[in-house]
Amino acid sequence: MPETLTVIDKRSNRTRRALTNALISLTLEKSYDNVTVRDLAERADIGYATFFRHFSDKDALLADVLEDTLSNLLELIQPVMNDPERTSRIVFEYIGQNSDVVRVLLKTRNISPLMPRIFAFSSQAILEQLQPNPDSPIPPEIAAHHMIASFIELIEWWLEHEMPYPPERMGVIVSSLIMLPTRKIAFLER
Amino acid sequence: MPETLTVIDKRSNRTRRALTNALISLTLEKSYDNVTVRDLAERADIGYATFFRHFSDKDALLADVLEDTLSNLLELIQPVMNDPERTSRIVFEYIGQNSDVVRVLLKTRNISPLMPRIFAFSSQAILEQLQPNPDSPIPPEIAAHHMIASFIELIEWWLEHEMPYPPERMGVIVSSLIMLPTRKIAFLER
DNA sequence: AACTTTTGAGACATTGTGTATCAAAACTTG
DNA sequence: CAAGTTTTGATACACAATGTCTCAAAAGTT
Repeated sequence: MPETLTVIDKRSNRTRRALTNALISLTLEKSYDNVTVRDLAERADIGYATFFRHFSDKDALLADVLEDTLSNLLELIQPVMNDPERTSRIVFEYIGQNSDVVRVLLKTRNISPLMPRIFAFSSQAILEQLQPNPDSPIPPEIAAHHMIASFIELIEWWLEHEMPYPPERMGVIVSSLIMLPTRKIAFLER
Repeated sequence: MPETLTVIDKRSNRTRRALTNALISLTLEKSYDNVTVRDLAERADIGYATFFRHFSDKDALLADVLEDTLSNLLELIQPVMNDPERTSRIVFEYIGQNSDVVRVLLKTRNISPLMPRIFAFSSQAILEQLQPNPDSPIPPEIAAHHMIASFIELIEWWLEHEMPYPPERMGVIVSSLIMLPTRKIAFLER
């Protein structure tokens, strides 16, 4: 009795897994732009033409890899989204365990269409939960954008510096440096 | 009596100016990666081979354009660097007047090696001027990085939203949302 | 064991890069 | 303005990468 409804050929799985790993390792070794499909095929130990049987081009492979990671993370934080400090600690934990893919995500932030989606989604979540302060000099749109962008920049700093502090500490830093001050100046306390 | 020591051929100047404009307009129309040297030559109305008489490749042209802009801005803020609010207002004014180049700079932030230099330079300037608070939960390195990164993210937001607020207002926002809270939590008041 | 699907290998047209050449045009200098 | 210098456009070239196609062999499924 199979556990999945559509059983996929072992060979397909192997190829896709190998290509995922090849993309990540090659993108960390040199710039994403300089990674060619031939590089990927060689590193994944598959034929060149086989690549195109799975992905229309390099960007499609990238999108596939990143979306997969993102949706896993999203599932993880969905239940605790109303607790900012806990959320950011879980995010840092997840990133610590999947640092290579996240490095790729940040390295390709201008290429992949994922970042705008992350911003739109998170911004909406923030503006739904917090009440803007009409007397603040800071437009709520800017405040929300600032929270997300600064959070991401801190993640980038953390990865670039070989994760010198544990996830809990980073959670505290995000809270005290970004979330609390921004809430205080741009939103109403409840 | 010529005003410059090395007089440069009119034709060279014309070519370089045309290529600069071509790079900016094409990079704003599509992704930088998809701009080819052939595109640039056509848009600049020069021969294809002529491109390589001025720049070794596309990236060299980009670097030339961005470094030029950056050094102009640097000259402008150098005298007022010790006044954060005034500095950020001048930066926003300059960006407003040169928004196309800055858009290109931000669009290529992962490609061009300029961003790391901007961070290193600004970070050093901040850490020289402010006294870290040893009792703060925020490492000064992180605080300085946060100030610069958030500032840049705000510039990006401003440009992406067609500059909805004037430079003075953006100066106030940077101050109250980023600089003052970060100073308060991570550095000693003087 | 019979079948279906995926694979590797190779050929192919197309697009882009960067170099080289040479006569014509544009510029600088006296 | 005339002589000399430099830049330019056009074209050809070798090379590398993309994405498509084909076909027999290998690996997987039922």
